[in-house]
Amino acid sequence: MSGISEVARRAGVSKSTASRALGSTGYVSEDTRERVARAAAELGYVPSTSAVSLATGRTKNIGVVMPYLNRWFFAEVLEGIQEALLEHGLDLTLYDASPGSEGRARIFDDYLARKRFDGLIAVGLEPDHRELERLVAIGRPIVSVVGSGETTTLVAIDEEDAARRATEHLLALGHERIAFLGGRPDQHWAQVDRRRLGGYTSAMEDAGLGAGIRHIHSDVTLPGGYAAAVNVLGDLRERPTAIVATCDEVAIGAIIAARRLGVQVPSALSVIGIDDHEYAEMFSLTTLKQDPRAQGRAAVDLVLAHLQDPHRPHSILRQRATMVVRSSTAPLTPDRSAAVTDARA
Amino acid sequence: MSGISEVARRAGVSKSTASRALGSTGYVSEDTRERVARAAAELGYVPSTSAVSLATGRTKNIGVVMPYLNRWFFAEVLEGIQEALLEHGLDLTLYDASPGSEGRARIFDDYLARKRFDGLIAVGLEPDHRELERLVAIGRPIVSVVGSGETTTLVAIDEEDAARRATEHLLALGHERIAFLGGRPDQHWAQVDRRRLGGYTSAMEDAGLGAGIRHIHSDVTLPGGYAAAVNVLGDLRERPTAIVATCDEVAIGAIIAARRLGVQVPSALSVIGIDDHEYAEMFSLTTLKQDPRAQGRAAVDLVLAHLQDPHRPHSILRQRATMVVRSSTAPLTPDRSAAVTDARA
DNA sequence: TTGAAAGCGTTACCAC
DNA sequence: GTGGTAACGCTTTCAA
Repeated sequence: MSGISEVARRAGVSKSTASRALGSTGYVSEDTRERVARAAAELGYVPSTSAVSLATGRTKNIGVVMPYLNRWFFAEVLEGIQEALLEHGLDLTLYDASPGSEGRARIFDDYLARKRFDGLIAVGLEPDHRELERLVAIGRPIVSVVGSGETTTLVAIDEEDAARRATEHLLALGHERIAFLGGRPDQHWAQVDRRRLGGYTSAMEDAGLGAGIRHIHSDVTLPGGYAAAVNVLGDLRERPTAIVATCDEVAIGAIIAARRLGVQVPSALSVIGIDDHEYAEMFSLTTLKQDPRAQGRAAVDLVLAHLQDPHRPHSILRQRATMVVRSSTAPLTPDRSAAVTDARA
Repeated sequence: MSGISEVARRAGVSKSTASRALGSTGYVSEDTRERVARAAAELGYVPSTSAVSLATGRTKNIGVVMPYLNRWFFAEVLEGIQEALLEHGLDLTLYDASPGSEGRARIFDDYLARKRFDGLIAVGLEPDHRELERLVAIGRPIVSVVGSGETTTLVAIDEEDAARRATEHLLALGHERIAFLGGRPDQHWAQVDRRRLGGYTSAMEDAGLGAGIRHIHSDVTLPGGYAAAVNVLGDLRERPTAIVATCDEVAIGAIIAARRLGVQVPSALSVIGIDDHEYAEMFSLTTLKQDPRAQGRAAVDLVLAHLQDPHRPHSILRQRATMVVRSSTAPLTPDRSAAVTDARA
């Protein structure tokens, strides 16, 4: 006696007519449509989502799985997704699958299997083999943001390219002792950081500096970059003249470390990052900018496209990072390189 | 022919028995329970959430509304909530209601009204009158994290008390020229920051320093704190000897600004924050620690309690921040205060 | 253009 | 203990 039937009664029509009038499908005379709409408004009618889902098979909800919430990139992507979903009238169910956490297994085994969503967006998930299987088994459209796009539709930047260009920027400024900062070859070493390291590596090799390749391990966080940089910058002999950081958080950590140690940026040390983090400007950080918010929005468009056309083939939307030159990078001055050389002698 | 009836058939029982066997309620012989369970497992049966919701009126889902995702406090609370919900087998639907955004109105008017959740957690929402009305109209348990607890159950720290103690810490160290940094008296000035300012103010007044009260406006972000501090610290005459920041992000911004300007922390400037942000340690920041993750978990417990006992009265769970002394605060040295005095003369 | 009725997949009441 | 059946609130044929 509640819900749509009440609306129907008030409008003097049948349930089915009311449903048609309220929905966008089916013929209804303009007159009845209006009457039903008015009745619905007067009653403050809100359809029961579970009833709708049950009847239509659509949940009007998109699931989002991500391993972190408290990192800039992820939060930005999430906001982009949220914004876009809001415009489409869709809800967002969030699954926080920290790598290696106990909850992560439950998410893949139980939560996602419930299919409480029409489609799924996986942000920087980097699922292992088993997890990927589960994901696919759900049988709903999946779009990944960041990662490899063999199995799902993907939106990301070209990580290799970004790191390569960052490195080339420093090379062009005359630097040779360039180190890559961030990531650590262990089980949690993210593919993103591996790819970026790869971009750096090949740029170095192409410049004939293969012997000077140096990967400084660090957690991929601001304090992680700080700690690693403090360590490295303290030793004058080993100090690079420039650093390519795997992301802006790490880069900023390095800048803060340099300042603390009295190492001038950029005159004694150039630092470049990838992201264009919200703090980048404040630290005058030169960086390769990506737009995670836009990536989130794009991901939404893609799931919706897959929803509309189930046979749509997987696609890869790879954006190119754009260079933003601020003043954390500068040409290598002869005397400085000399100074370093002297110190080594 | 799919779903539970298939399980039932395979187990050789009726739908209703299968349902009972799978659920926790109702009598079923141990034998049948096992058979049904096995059948379900073999079939990989996963109940349809919409059907369950429709039949039971429970969504097994909790809604979370917050104005920001990309700030430390909010992300932490969200992770805490997520963790706790995961343990209870509940899903989380996220609503990002940025203050003043266009989407925010839609969230209150359309999205929340759908009642896609059994209960709601509002984090730092600070709803206006109209919004609060909507919230209450939903007719579902609501728990607020941060804010005032007149209308809903609340979990928060005592903001006034935290700021007061922060201020008293500086007073005890001999400081008198103490400024409060953060927040701005405009429409977006959060109540939290207002309360903290209040705590600072009363501490100052109680110390007989009412005339020295000074609120430096700033965005409540790290760059905001930085920008405001650069401004203030540049002027030696006006420079305070100590700063109470409305939160750690702002405090850290101030510390970075001080370093840039060559103002030694803590010898020339003491800074204290509120939060115990993940960067606090790296900046040796003295602060009043709160545990947003635990607040998130507590909020979940409270919604669940309300769900179980609809007549449970509103409650206020106000935790006390605990002081973490690091080395961003130090006693005011006589010569420094003299120096400042000289400069003013 | 409208209405009756059959689902959608569960749960829950009520007999047996 | 177990099985039929109504009910949850909506959409969607199919006739009229």
